[in-house]
Order: sequence, then C-alpha cells, then structure tokens
Amino acid sequence: MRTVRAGDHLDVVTIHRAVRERVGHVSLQAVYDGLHALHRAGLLRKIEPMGSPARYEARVGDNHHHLVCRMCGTVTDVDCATGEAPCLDPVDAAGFLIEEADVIYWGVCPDCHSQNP
Amino acid sequence: MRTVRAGDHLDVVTIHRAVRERVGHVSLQAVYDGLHALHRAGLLRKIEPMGSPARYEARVGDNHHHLVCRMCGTVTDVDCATGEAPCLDPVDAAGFLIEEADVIYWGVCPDCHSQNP
DNA sequence: GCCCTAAACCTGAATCATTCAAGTAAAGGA
DNA sequence: TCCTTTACTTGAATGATTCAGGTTTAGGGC
Repeated sequence: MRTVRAGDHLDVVTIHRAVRERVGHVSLQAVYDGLHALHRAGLLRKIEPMGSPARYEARVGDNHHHLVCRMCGTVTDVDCATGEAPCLDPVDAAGFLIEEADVIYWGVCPDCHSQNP
Repeated sequence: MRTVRAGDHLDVVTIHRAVRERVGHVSLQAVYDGLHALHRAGLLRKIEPMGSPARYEARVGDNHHHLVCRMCGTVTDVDCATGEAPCLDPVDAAGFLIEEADVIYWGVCPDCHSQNP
C-alpha cells in the first residue's frame, strides 16, 4: 500500500521491485495476492490500458480518469470532465445497472510530442 | 470485414470460427493479420475490456462508448453522453495531445440482473 | 508467356502477464 | 498445546497475442 501510494500508476513488476527494496524479499506472487486483496477491498484502483500490463493507483473513490501516452505509455490523472458524480450516466443505459465508468484518453504526452513533432 | 459487421463485438476466436464457416479454411493467424490491417486502416475499432480478450466492431468514426456486463461480459453500444465531438475535452489535458477517448461503463446487464436480483 | 516482387497465408514456436496449485511457516485463539 | 487460518513460498500452467520462418498466389512490366 505504501509503495503504490508513493508511486505513480505502477505496474506489478515495478511494485514488486520497490517492495523488495523496502522489505528485503517478497515473491512476485505475494505482491499479486496483496494487490488483489487491496483491490477487492476497494483500497486500490486497477487500470489496464490495452496492450500494457495492469497498473495500480491509490487514488480511489473519486472517479477520475486517465491520460495515456501512445508513445511512452505514461499514465496521468485527469479530473472528470462532467463534474461531480459523473460519467455514470450515459444517455441510454439500455437497462444496465451501471456501477463504474472507466475513461481513458489516448494521446501523446508533452515530452514525447516535443521530441517527435 | 463482413463477419465483424454482421456480428456484435466479436472476439478473435469467434471471428475466426465465423470466417472459417464462410470460407472453408483460414488460420487464426490470418484472422489476426487481417484484423490488424483493418484496424490500422481505421475500418475496425478494437476494444479490450480488462480481463477479457479483445473485441472488434465495425462501427467506427462516431465515438460511441460501451457498456460491459460484469457477469456475462456482454458488450453493448451507447451513444456518447456529452454530445457531438465528445469526451475529447477533459478539464485539464496536462499538455497532452488527445486523439481519442475510450469509455467503458461497467455494470450488470438486464438479463444477468433479472437472474440474480 | 515469363520473371519478379509483393501480398496473403500457413504452421509452429515463443512471449509475457497473470493465475493455479500445493506445500510450508508463522500467528492467533480456544 | 493443538488447531485453524493467514501469509508467503516455489514451480508449473494458461491463454491471448506475437514472432519467425517458409510457401503459395496474384499482378505488372517486358
């Protein structure tokens, strides 16, 4: 939890490495288990941009969204475009009970853009 | 293309099966290659809800969104909540050049909901 | 008609994140 | 002290996707 909170949309191997530095030795499996538990408990949010491994973040509860860079894969937080309890109301829910919205904006981050104009 | 258009958010194996029925024999690889090409050309849209294989759809250009059922995995189209050229404007783009927004609403579909109330 | 290049397609093996399985050690409660 | 649960371990399996050749098919130029 501390590691995820300190980091920024870390993937599992990175978390594993960081936790190992902190603790000495942990198996990758233990990290997966822990992340699952924390996620199930609602303490961690999991995001999975297509084509890249899953990432975890500690900012949870507010439903904010994510900017993902097509070139370097960086993930950045964005607040919700529509306001307060937002995005949970598509025009026509087709009878679905909607629990959560997952919004990813795809684009190019400032760094990558300045390097490849 | 015809198969994807006829179907409804099909995954690759399903497309493979359907194409094989139509043509006689195709390798899975050929299907992957074809889908990639069509996707690169912008004729097909690829969606990848976390935890499930990729799905393709022919409805492209308008940026509509998707409802995914947590129980059965069904994918349903929804029109964009905010209107015309939508969702492409988060409050603060943090310098990103935004090209596309990917919105997935997670919930329970009418069928599953009526079966497990 | 023939050659040559490019495209489409095949089979088979590799990759990589994630999960499953089963066993061991440690901790807590009765 | 015994028993059950939890945390963690190692090692193997899964499954979607991709890579890596090799082979056929189809046109275009001469």
